[in-house]
Amino acid sequence: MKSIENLISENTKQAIASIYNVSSDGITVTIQPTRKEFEGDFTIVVFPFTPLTKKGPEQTAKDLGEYLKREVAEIEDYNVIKGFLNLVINKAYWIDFLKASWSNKEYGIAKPADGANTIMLEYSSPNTNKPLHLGHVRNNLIGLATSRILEAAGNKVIKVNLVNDRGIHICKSMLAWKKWGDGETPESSGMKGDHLIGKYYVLFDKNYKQEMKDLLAAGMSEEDAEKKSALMGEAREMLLKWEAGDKETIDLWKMMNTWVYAGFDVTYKMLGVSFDKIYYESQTYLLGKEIVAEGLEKGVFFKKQDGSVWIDLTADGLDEKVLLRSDGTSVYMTQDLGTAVSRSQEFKFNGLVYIVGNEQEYHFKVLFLILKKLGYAWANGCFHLSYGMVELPEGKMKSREGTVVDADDLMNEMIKTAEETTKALGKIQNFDSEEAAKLYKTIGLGALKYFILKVDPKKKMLFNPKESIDFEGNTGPFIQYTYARICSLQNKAKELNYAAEINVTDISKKEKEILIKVYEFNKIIAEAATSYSPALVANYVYELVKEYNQYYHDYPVIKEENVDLRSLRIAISQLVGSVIHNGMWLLGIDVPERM
RNA sequence: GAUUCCGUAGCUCAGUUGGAUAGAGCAACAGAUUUCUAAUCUGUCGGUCGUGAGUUCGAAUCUCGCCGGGAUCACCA
Repeated sequence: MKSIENLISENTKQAIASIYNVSSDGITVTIQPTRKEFEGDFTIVVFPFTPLTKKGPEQTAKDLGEYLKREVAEIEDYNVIKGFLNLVINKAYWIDFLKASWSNKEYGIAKPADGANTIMLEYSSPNTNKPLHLGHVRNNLIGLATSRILEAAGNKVIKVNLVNDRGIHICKSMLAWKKWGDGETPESSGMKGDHLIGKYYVLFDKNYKQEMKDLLAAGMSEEDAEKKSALMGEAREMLLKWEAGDKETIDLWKMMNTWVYAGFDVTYKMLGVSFDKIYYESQTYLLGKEIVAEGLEKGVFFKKQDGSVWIDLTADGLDEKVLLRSDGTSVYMTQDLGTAVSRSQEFKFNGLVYIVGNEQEYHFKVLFLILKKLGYAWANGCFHLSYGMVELPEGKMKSREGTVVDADDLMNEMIKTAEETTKALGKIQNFDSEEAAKLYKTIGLGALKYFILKVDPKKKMLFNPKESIDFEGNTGPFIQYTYARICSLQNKAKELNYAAEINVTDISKKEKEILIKVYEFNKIIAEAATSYSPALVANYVYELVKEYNQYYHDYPVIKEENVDLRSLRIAISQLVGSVIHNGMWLLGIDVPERM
């Protein structure tokens, strides 16, 4: 079937050319869904045409409406309100659409064709010195959802994770464990590995702060105190040993990493995220030096007297940026350059998307600019999906100050709340304990994931731990509930041998509204893919579900005695169910068949 | 100081390339269950879209100023 928007747009252009005898080249026809309070399905805004038509907006709209009604079979009627031309689409069009779609469980989900674009998506990228918190959760959920949306829009996606497993912060945890850990392990303590490491990171910070306080009290300046700090000195020493490959240090590092990764795996599994390839900074941090050499040769970079290497970006409205320290060691930018180039050699991709917080906008701006200046064509496909911070009522989360919402704790609390709510509603008489546990997880995580994903990624968002995440209204469980009701209808239809068939020639206004909404799904996926915004999908699914719940309330389905109407409604319900299922799948949210 | 993002109902958020009388949820209040799952549905209340100008047939949306808030600008990552 041809897209209805194209049909309207093309015929409107022809109408202008034919009625007013002017060229309609280059005209864009703005088509929007007709507002509920007016009659019609789609609306054309005619104001932009009046300079061409030399007539008033109302007369123009009338002329066009008359033409479209006469010439286009799908357009049944029209009406004009001010400069707005409201078009009524033939019900047969929507009935045909339903016939073609209702039994398609994959509705909306495209499969990548040969020659589809390949997009590499980097997300998650945790540090190995502490467990994941709510900010990481947002990152991971956006990553998961974006990867699925890009795939559903017909792209191939390579999901990668760049784990920050080296540097001074890991040494802090290692040092604290060595000093005060007394051989504690995840087994001996019963703690999840990442939480155990996090405990020592906090312990380091606590002792370091005490040490600083003492030094300051002894009359030292802050700057001197930082240099004199024995703890920090030991941590730096440990980093040097690590870089030198000292066996004892490396062994300790490896052992503690094993703990952290075991912990991360549990969290990732619970969230439902996965990766095609995991990069480790311990293996990439030396990359990039040859890129710097190359840039020096090309004259893109320059060397200062002390030997440090820079790029001057003042002409681009940015500053000078260091690329190699005077002692020849790498900085963050060096390794990101190296990593990007080595990825482009390993994989052939059209796009490279970094899902990283908006605090690093400047960094990526510079990174992409340098890659372009070095002449890498693929640099034009680089994009920083810059998402906003998750804030608490008192402001930003800070790991060291303990004002973080831990990912594991939060998920477990959500699941517990789901259990309590479900039990209070008395809904699960004939569930065995395994089914019940699965349901609590589905609902609890559904509430959390939807809560996060319905917000535009670019914007910062607020999470108030004191107010639990809702299960009613514009929420994950609301959508899941609607899906479960549809499944229940389908089961009943099956038991009674009721068919879903389309033998009608008429549908109600509500049914048409639902079908138009379903029809929009593909467009929403495409928009969500180009704008990297899972929130568009989330809000779309909510709107559809809201419509469907009104329908469910007002129209009997199984109870309907007229066979044709009953079959029609079963078919519509099934189609809506598929869209809910697929839409939520795009968000990485499971839907239950019963709840 | 420079760059940049944000400001929509009491709270949390939608609002497509500028389009009709700015929408949801939560909270508050009032209703709906002899009927397919009430985690639902219906209604009431709630707005100078931070503010002042400009652009035009038309501005929450574009431009400029101002007010308020955040982020970034290190031989940190």
